Amino acid sequence: MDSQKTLYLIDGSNYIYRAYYALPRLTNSKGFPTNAIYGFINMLKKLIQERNPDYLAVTLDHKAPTFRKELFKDYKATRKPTPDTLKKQIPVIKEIIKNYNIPIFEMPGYEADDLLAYIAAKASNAEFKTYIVSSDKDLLQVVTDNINIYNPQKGFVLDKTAVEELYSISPIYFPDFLALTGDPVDNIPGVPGIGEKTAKELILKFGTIEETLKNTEELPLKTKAALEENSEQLILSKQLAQVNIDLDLKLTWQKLKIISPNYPKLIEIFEELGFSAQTKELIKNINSTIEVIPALIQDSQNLLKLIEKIKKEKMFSFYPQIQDNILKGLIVSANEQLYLIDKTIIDENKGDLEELFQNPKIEKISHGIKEISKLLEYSGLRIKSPSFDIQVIAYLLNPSLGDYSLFKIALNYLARAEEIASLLLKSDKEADSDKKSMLNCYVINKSYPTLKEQIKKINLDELYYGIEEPLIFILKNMESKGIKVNKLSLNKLSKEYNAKIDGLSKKIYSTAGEKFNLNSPKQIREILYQKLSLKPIKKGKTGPSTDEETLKSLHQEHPLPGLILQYRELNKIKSTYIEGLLKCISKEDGHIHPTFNQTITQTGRLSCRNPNLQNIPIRSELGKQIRSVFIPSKDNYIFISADYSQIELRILAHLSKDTQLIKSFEHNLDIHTHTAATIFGVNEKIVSNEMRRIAKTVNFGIVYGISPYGLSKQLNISIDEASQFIESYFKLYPGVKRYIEKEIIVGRERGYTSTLFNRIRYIPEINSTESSIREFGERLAINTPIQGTAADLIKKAMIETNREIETANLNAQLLLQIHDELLFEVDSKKINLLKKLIKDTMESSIILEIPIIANMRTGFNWLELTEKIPGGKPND
DNA sequence: TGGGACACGC
DNA sequence: GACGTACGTGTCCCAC
Repeated sequence: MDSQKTLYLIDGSNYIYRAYYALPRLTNSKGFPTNAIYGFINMLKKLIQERNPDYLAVTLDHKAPTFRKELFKDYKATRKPTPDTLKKQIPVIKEIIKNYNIPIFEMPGYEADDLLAYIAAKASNAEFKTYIVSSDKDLLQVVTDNINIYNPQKGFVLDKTAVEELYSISPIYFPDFLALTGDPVDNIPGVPGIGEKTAKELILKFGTIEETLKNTEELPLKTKAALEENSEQLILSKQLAQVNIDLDLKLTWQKLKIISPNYPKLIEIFEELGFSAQTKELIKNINSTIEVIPALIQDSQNLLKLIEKIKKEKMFSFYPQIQDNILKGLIVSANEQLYLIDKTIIDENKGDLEELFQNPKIEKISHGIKEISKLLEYSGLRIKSPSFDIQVIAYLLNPSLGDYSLFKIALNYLARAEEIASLLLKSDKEADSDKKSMLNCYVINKSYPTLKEQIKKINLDELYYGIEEPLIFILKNMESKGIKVNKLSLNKLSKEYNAKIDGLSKKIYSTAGEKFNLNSPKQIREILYQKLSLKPIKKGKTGPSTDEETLKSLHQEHPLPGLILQYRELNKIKSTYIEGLLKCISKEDGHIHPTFNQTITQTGRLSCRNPNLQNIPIRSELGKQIRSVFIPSKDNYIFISADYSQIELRILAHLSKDTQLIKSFEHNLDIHTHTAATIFGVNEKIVSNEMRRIAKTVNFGIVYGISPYGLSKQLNISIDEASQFIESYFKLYPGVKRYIEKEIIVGRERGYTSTLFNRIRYIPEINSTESSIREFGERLAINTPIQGTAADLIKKAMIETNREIETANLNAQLLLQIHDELLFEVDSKKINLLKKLIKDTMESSIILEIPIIANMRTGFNWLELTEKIPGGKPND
């Protein structure tokens, strides 16, 4: 019967154990074991793919003791207990099966085998062709004309004929067979002295053991005696080996029919587990009925009509079509309809399009506008505010997600999310990139209403429209402009460093007595601790550490650690800075064009990469020389740098309203010296460098959410001493203590912290039951408002200085932002005017209870800007 | 390919 | 008994 429906019954417990022992001890990033889960999913998928069942169910052993255990206390007694790392995974596996919409059967007192046999028997009556998916030979007993065993590992089916051929007995006698021979796996005793051969002979002759026992006279004496002496045990063994289908279970076949999974929930589980490949594969298999078909705009007349329509709507979504990094067309969406505008039409109507993209009354909606804007500018189209960048918006809504791709946004915010996500994934592989652009535009347009509503609800509009949105265009300009570097001097430095490192390496090899890889901490470890038997002062995960702190302390013992430190400094400068920067110099203009990312950090800071110009050395004399290669782009230009003085401590003063801290800043005191004087109980005039250094560490520590342990490590003092410093600090600044306590309580209640400009960051850690995680959350609750407000402030200052420069029509350009510092290059004729303009603007970007100060410096390369201001205060 | 160790900045 | 200062990026090694 071809039309016979197939039913596959998975022996779930068997699957789980196989998966667990077949795979290495995989864990996700949080350390949760995942090997059984991973293996189970793969086996399940493989089964569905290869066997294409019509109906499917999973059975599991129930954790309650079975009737077999009650019959015989040693049943399965030889089994090892289930490992903890497996136990933990079982609930997750069950959750996954449920969300695949596959029914799970388990019953107290019964094993998976019993349920399998029961369901299979019922299915037989309902005329299913049933396959029990298991590699357990105990199940061979249930094989009939309609019930087969499918071995998932070997991929073969055992039907009735196959079983008879293999074992030369009928499947129904398997319990008798096992009862006679015993089964060490389940610890079924059997009859001593009777092996496979005799058992088969007996079954062929008499059938069941009951019949056999009735006819023992016909047997050889030895066999007869063995059977009679162990008859009770034999009957017990059969009871243990035989499946028990005497149970009450209602079955609705409809529920076993294969249907599509619960995608949202399954995706959520996979994401939680870190199974991103599984998520993608799952989503890819979703069929979508959504059609994305654009109207083609092939003549100017239609384009003008569209533009009129957009002007009425006051908004439109757009996404470029790109080929070989060049604009090929534009997808536009207005009021649900998609339009495809060809490049030739764009070129013919530049003026009208430009007016549209710059119209201050029209909101331009897209995803990643900074990059798109750069691309459109190549084709002469400039975008101006207001814009609605759903990438930036999604970041503001939750800066901890880490992925703001359209795929993720679609999954998180759209109706029919899985269908759309599936289309997006499939379009990735298509050669037709046009389709991808259309889909992107479709997703952007669909996301808009939800995201717009959400930022309003969480009060993020002002932060977006006031700061992040205008910043997009400023960052775009900074990146496009880049910063000029002196390639010749970098090349010269490169040669010098090669020679230095060469010499130093030789010296190290001769000191160590052998050659080794100086970049390998592992090999350094072997040389220092094994060959030279130096005593390690601390150890990391993989063994004793070789970091700077350790090497410094080993310096007295042996010359090698010092040499390695020297090597590390030189090699860092060479590989990261000299060679790294050289690789990034543009062939077109000799500038370096870094990328400023607006959607990375959890606190609202920018990040910078390719290359990272926010971590160019400044502290060491040697490293700082790198700064000299950064120069203004024209001869008559000069750098101006402006850095906010003590910005985080000033913000702390404002947020905490601590009277003493506020007073210190109002009187423009040196905050570290002042703190030192008070906590050491001396006059400010006699504060030593050492005392100031300690006070400075304490001041910074407070901002980071300090603990006595952390401070003690930082200052290399005892925990008691550190506690005393903190205590004296809080005595001096009691408002700060109150503020910290309040922030923690508020953070705990709301589950998030926020900055002065309403930027938010969720901190689920703060409510963890694990103390170290909870304390980490508490530190975030203290640090994020401070660091985040500083980030908000300097972003605002970037916008305002830029606006002032434009209004005054001055030749000046912002090049870099380094968290509390802005670097401009300006026409040297206007230097004093600009210095004042920038300083005034930065200092008035926010009005707090304490003055905000920006320190100004000028120079013809970046190094010159690091020089101390003569007669000025310390740079920190 | 990805995590760890290390080092640079604020 | 471990772990304990926030936020990043780049380079290299090494195991998978």
